[in-house]
Amino acid sequence: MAADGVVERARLVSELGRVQDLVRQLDQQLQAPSSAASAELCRRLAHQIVALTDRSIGMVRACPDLLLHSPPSGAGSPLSSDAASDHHAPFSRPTASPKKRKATARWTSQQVRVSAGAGGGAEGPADDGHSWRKYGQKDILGAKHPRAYYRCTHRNSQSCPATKQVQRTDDDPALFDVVYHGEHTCRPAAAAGAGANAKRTQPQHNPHAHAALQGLAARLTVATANANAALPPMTPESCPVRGASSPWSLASPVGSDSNGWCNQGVSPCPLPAGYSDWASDGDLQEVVSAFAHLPPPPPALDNDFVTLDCFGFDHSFTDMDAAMPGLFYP
DNA sequence: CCGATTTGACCTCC
DNA sequence: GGAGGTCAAATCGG
Repeated sequence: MAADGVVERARLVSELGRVQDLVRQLDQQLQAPSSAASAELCRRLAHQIVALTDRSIGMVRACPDLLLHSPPSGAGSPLSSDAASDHHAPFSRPTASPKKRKATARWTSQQVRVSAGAGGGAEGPADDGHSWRKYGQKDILGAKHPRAYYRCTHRNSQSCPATKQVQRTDDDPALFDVVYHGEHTCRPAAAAGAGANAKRTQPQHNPHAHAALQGLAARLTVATANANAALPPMTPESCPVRGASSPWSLASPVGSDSNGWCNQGVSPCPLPAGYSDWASDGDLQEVVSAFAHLPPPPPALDNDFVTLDCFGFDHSFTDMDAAMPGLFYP
């Protein structure tokens, strides 16, 4: 599936972003008054730059399609099969032309690709922690499957503006492209309480995993529909989580400050260009719920390792901050 | 009975 | 006019 290529491309961009930041660091050091310490730092920076560029080159050599605009061997879904019309969309709308209303929508919208629910997923993607009410369904031109329209159950009672669109992908019926519009203003407690009749379940298969994943999700990045992101959203399908020895090896940073560095979380990482910030909670919970059944992380893994490893960061780099204090904490 | 779903019609935008 | 998005009446189900 193209997800591997998608992930690889995201990693490549991430690598290049780090190279760029290292070069900036190096440039700053070169402009500063020279000293033995700064010379050593410059040498280390140069070494890291070389190592990172080598690895980036290796990634491109291993997968030349990474340099193509569109993902290699398109996913074939309505959101990807037409992606040639929008090379910047990780998975674009099925329309060749930009969508009308939502293109001018004042709401934020975010796209995620989620796997089907644990029950086989014939009816829809995994529960995202919110209760939704279906209000429409529409056959979409060029798509095999209709698009379903949902709004928050508490739209009337709490004037919650959140809506979402769910469409099964063409290539993999177990995958759904979910587009969220607006943010939930309904209170979670009310949502849980009033949801006695609502079709929703709280993803608590593994409380530890879920809690940890909430934190993970807060740092994951997703391509927003209005961000012209060149990178795909990190999703359960596109992430190598299922093939990895540990699902915790794939955090992607977010919560960046204006410099593109994490200002929260356990380990600062440069934010890959093209990613933008998450909205809070509910927008991520499709991804979170998809992960929630996974086992808790090995206790031996420390969080710095986890976050760095998500970018395929060399483990030997974990001592970088000690070697170069200030490098990751400008 | 109440809330959710279905589905055809209508609205809006290009 | 065509396509996506929304409305609302009819229907279903607990």
